Amino acid sequence: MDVSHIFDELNDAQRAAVAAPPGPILVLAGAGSGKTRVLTCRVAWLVEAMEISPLSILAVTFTNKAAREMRGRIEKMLGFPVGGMWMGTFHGLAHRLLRQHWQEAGLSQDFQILDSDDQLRLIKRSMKELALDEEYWPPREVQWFINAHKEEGRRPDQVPQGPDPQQRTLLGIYEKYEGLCRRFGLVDFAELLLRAFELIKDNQILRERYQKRFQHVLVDEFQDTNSIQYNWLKLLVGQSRNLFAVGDDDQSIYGWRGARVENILQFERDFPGTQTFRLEQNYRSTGNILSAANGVISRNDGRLGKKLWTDGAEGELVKLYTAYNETDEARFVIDRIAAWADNGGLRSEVAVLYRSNAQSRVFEEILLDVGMPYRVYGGLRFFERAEIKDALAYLRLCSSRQNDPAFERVVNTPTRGIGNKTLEQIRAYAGGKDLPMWDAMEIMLRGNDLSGRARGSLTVFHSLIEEMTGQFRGQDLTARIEIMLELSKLIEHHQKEKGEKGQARVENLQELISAARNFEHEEDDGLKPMDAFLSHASLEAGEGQAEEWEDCVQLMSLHSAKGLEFPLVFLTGLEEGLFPHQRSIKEPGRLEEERRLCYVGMTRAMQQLYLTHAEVRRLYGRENYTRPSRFLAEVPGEFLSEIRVTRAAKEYSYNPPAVSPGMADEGDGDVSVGGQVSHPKFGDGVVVHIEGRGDYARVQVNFEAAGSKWLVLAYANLTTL
DNA sequence: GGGTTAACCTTTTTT
DNA sequence: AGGTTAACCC
Repeated sequence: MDVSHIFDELNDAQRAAVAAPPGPILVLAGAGSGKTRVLTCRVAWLVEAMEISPLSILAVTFTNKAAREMRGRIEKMLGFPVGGMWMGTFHGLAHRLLRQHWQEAGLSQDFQILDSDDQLRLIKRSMKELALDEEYWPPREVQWFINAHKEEGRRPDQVPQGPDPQQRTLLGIYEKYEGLCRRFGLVDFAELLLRAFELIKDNQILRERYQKRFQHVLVDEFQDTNSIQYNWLKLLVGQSRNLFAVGDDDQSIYGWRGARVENILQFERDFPGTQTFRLEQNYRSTGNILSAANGVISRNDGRLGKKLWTDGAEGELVKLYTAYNETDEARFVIDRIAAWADNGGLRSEVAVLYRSNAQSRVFEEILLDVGMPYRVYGGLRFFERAEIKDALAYLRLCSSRQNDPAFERVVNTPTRGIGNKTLEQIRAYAGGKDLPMWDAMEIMLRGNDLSGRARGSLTVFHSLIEEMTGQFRGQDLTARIEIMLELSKLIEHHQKEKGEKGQARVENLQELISAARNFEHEEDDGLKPMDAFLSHASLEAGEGQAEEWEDCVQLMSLHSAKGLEFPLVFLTGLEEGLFPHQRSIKEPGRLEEERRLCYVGMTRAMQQLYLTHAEVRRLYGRENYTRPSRFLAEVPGEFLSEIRVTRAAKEYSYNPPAVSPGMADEGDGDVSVGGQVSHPKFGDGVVVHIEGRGDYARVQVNFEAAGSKWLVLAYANLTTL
């Protein structure tokens, strides 16, 4: 078969990787070096040139979105659908495996997936049953402890026991939590991976079966795999050793959640004879952007050593803007985007990147103000919204009565007079008898321990769920959701709420119906459509916003920007404590990860890159003086050009009008927001707010030494600088 | 049992 | 600041 079309748009290094003879292959692919293209072409090459059946291929990606895109590209390249090819995220694939082999995996057939929110609740409950104080044992840290061990493949009895009594308590919670998961038929995210791993490890028949089936395994974003994921891959690959891993150690930014860059180094040790390819030619960014990014990343130690180059144009210098505060920063950025659009650019070609999602707010406010369309990525996703989770919990409970988290979620939502006291009774009974709360409730309804009122309310709830389940019979997924919304009165409940929030919730619930209508599950995993939908809702949290068709500016965190590219990029908030983040500054390892994050951000830019920082930033309601990020100093000066905006221009366009002339006691200028002033006692500072006019005007000044003060202008004796 | 106020706590993210 | 959760009162 003629496979030349696969190679048409590849360079020599890419071509070598794509057509490498099967075996262990490691592709170190720098930012913008055509990583996805190599992966896609490799699959096409396997199918066309090697005549490998798509059924024998397993491909793992980092997100569901990436999986969908890659499948689309491969099908376009091949010209036929490859439905039989296993392709997805580690969690998605593990889930599929566990559904097909629930018995061998020791799970109940109707097991449901526990998201991190529900996981936290269940951990709290475990702690309650162990009578542990949440003050002393913060549930979030316990959650972290449990997940970290699971991600390293350790069950409670496999955690190395030290003499540390704290550790012993944590292990006790881990054990208790596992027991509850088992009792309720629940599997958390880390458990999906761990179970799937153990299934393949311990079950020789299945292991050999899948090793035989998956002749070729491909992994994207290999630098972001954790220990259990890598071990699972190694098991699946078996003796064939046909593992094709693509990654970039410089773009490892998920160490904080268990990802191990070391897997890249380990790869060559685990698979002697690995063919390693380096993709260092960058097709994305201009020379200056690339040099600037290289300058920053070169400060990291222990890199595999890779130097990106381009034969494209030098392009413009990277631009640096020092804003007065975060509002000024946003104004500046949006001004430039407007200019870009005025010159014929698309707004969707522009990305505003930040370290943490909270930073999007200021940008949003001003974008709204000037009426520029935008889209924010990240934040609360569709299936994570409270009202959606409530609705799904009804479905879950109908599908599996033993699901306690679902029970707790809906038993009194909307309120029907079942309070904490009654619930405590049920919990205590359930805990004692090792029963799900549903069963406990049924027994208690037959007994005499409940108050009349509680009994009445619980009976209502009980028949509601039974009625719902009954009406579900013979109905399709969409109809079931309509029945559930009708009987539960969830929509009515939110309609009664005041404000726009209630309206938004109602709309979201209605949106759930269309989500169900659009949901197609084609997998032959033997799942009923509703259970498939519930799993889908857990595994794929859904986009935060509906697809936007308008030409929008893209706002997102640096983490979500990975894998994307934009002609114009603004990397904002480059300040010590914000980026690098406060909590990463002390540890060298974490700091290096922040630097990689910076590198990822910079290398998203194709034509122009702006770096911005603010001198004053409001954080947690406090005004803070900032210091420029160390990463700014790490950009080699020759690739940087500083943008200076005159103070007059800044005030004209961005700041509220200055206090009327003559109000400042001394000095040659007016006191205005953003202006530098000096006070005889407090020293130098910057005016942050002005309230009122004339004699009664009050100003807030951030003094470099004395902090923030409110002063009455007439008495303050300020000198403008 | 339900609604209202006071303390609290802030990464990054997918699954 | 803002949002959530926990204590508190009706």
